[in-house]
Amino acid sequence: MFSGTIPAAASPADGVQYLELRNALAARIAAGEWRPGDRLPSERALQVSGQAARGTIREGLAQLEAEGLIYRKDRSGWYVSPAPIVYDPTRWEGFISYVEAQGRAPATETLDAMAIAADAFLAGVFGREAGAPLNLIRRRRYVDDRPVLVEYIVVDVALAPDLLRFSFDQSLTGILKSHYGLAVTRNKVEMQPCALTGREAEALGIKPGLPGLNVVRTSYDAQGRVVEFDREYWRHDAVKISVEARVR
Amino acid sequence: MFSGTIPAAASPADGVQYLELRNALAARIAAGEWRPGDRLPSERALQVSGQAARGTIREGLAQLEAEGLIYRKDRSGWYVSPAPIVYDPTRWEGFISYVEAQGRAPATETLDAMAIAADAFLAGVFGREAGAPLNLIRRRRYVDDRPVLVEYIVVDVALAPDLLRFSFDQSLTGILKSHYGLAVTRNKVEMQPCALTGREAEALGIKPGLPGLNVVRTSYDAQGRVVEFDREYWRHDAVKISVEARVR
DNA sequence: TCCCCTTACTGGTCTGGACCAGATCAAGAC
DNA sequence: GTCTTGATCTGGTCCAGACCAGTAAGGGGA
Repeated sequence: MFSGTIPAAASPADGVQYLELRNALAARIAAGEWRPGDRLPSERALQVSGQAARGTIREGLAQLEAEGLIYRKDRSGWYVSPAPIVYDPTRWEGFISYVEAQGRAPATETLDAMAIAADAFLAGVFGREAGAPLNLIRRRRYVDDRPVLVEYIVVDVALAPDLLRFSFDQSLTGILKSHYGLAVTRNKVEMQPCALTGREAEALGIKPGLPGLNVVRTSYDAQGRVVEFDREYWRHDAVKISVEARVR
Repeated sequence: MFSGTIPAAASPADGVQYLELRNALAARIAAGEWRPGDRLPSERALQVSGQAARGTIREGLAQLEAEGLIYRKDRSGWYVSPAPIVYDPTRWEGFISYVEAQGRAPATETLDAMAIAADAFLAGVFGREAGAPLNLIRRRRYVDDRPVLVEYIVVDVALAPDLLRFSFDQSLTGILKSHYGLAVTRNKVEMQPCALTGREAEALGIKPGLPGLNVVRTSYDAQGRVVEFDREYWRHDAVKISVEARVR
């Protein structure tokens, strides 16, 4: 009646067609009929083999997508999701070493890097006046050639002058540490399921409205200064949160 | 071009009807036309005012649901979601004090409490042999009369003999501390978006397959013993994760 | 006043079509 | 060999219906 294993038990289906399709496909994926990255049969092919209307087929597929078992590539097909990256926000040593330690291939691409002026919100975050000069970097990060997140990083120009001369396709944490002597000693992280829309959906190449995970991290150094303010939008099926910490 | 505010910008809609409906409803919710807990107009009423097929209306509503702005009560209607509870897994003092501190009304209901034998997985968690006696407690927890999570708690009988004589409609942490001298000093927490199905969906009174958040927590005392193993299934729109911790 | 039963209403599921835009790939042109 | 072109396949969106099961509210009876 209670299993300790991580994935929840499949639903009973109760004669609901789309849940039966969901269970059938989930079973075939679990049996290894398709491997991570493989494409499922097309919706119309599933229609023929399953004897259901296409809308019903799509309901079942959307179900599996919400569970993170499969994902879609626009107008290309449905694919089996790779295993998620395990993410410990209290242990952040940087995306690259993190992903590599899990035997996956990370990559980073800088989309934008520019100077901005602090709005009211960012002024509050950095403890500066509105209009203070900041740097904004927008990056896209990949695991095994699949884009998994876009992030907006804001850094205080006063702590890292002339930051924009660097390339950000590598570790930003490394740049801040080696060139500016900025070391993170404390993180504040907030996470919330969200929908990926607009620019984020576009940057990840997904249909607007798909679920995602919004991670907002504020990093402080030993003097309590804000070293980095970072907002990340993850594909919801690409990440699993794991936290280990002492109780306070 | 970059706002620090927490919710992501709405999608541009691009002439897509269901996204336009989503934006229109989101704007009316943001404007306060409906308050948290209020019921939206019925799908058929929206159909008349919006001149679209019911399937299109439902697509737009499902969109808002995925974003956590609204939720559904089976065959009753669509309702505006209340603000989520902020949850810090490293700071867990117990659900009740936690929710009250945020000005909300918590409640707990025990669904089951029974003796079980450890399977292979649980034996590994507790560092005992398979078949070792454990206690399993299943509870449902509410915020402002709305069920927000179901949880399965496993406690080692060796650490807390005769635990089942207590009522669990109050703080379990308190019982373990005051009657057995068990204090949690370290937590390990894993979180992953999931779909709520079967028993979990039933216990929360929601449609099977809706998104949720699966939280698995292992609590240790100062001697490194497993005090509590806890698996929670949250409504995805009822919780927001916030972690604050030193970097290690 | 209270309870029960009827009834209208609500979302849940499903059908079987339609047209579109982008992805894909093979055949042909250079 | 490389590039272009076109046909085909894919999912994305939308329509207009249908029937079902559970909710909720109102009316009638005790």
